[in-house]
Amino acid sequence: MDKTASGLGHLRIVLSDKAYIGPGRADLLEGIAATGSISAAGKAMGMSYKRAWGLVQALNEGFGRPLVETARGGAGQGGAQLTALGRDVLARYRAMQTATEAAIVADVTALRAAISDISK
Amino acid sequence: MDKTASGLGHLRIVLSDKAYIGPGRADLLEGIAATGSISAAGKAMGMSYKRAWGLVQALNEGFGRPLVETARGGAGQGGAQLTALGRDVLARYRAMQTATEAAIVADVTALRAAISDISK
DNA sequence: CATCGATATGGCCGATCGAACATATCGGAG
DNA sequence: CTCCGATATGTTCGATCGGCCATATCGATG
Repeated sequence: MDKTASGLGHLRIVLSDKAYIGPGRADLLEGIAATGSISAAGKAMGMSYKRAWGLVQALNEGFGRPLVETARGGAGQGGAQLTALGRDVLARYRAMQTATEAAIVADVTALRAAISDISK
Repeated sequence: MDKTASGLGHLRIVLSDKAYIGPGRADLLEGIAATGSISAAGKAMGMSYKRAWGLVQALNEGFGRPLVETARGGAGQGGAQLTALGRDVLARYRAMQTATEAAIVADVTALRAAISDISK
């Protein structure tokens, strides 16, 4: 139920000086894809709409091309959805996250064992 | 010349609620091992001694056992060095970093290509 | 043209963070 | 018993961050 902190590491992928994606941003993108709304996705993650909106801005501006498309008013009273690029970034991030955890699980387990003696 | 930001992602390994290690802490540990001093290592990384010292504290307290041993006064006028655990944590972190980069390089390259069209 | 829900922004505030400055302390050497 | 270099801490200041509250705007629909 807690995708980002499944126990191992936090992975932040840096594409350029300004473009990067980490656990929080990935979860937000996923939430937007699932709910079709920035505010709903933010609320589901326990963050204010303003913060969620700010993250979306940072994502769109950082990547130079929108990962999230927004709409105001209209039939559905506005909303937000991922662009093709947004879906691609999210999917690749999840894939990298999975690959990373597989690559580090042995060392993490060993380190946890090494420090567990004392906290027994 | 820039180990942490070789281009790919930032990896933070979470061992427990309080114990974790990321690129900055790893570099600091490496610097301490190389210089034998918290202040020298911090200065080399462009951070104040107080910040470096605070990171060492967080590391030692977070892991429940010291990763860095310090000494004041004496012949060498004090200094600091890694404990066996500290060396182990650093070595494993570097190994995980290498494994992670190998695991994500293909996706990172693909993503960079996907967003480079616009920033041309 | 009034309505409604979500986007879009601004302002205020308390918390946190790191830089900078200031000491205090240790402990072997001279 | 002074000196020196590095550890050990406290204080203050400015910047940033996120939360909270308020407000403005959009635009199809009824």
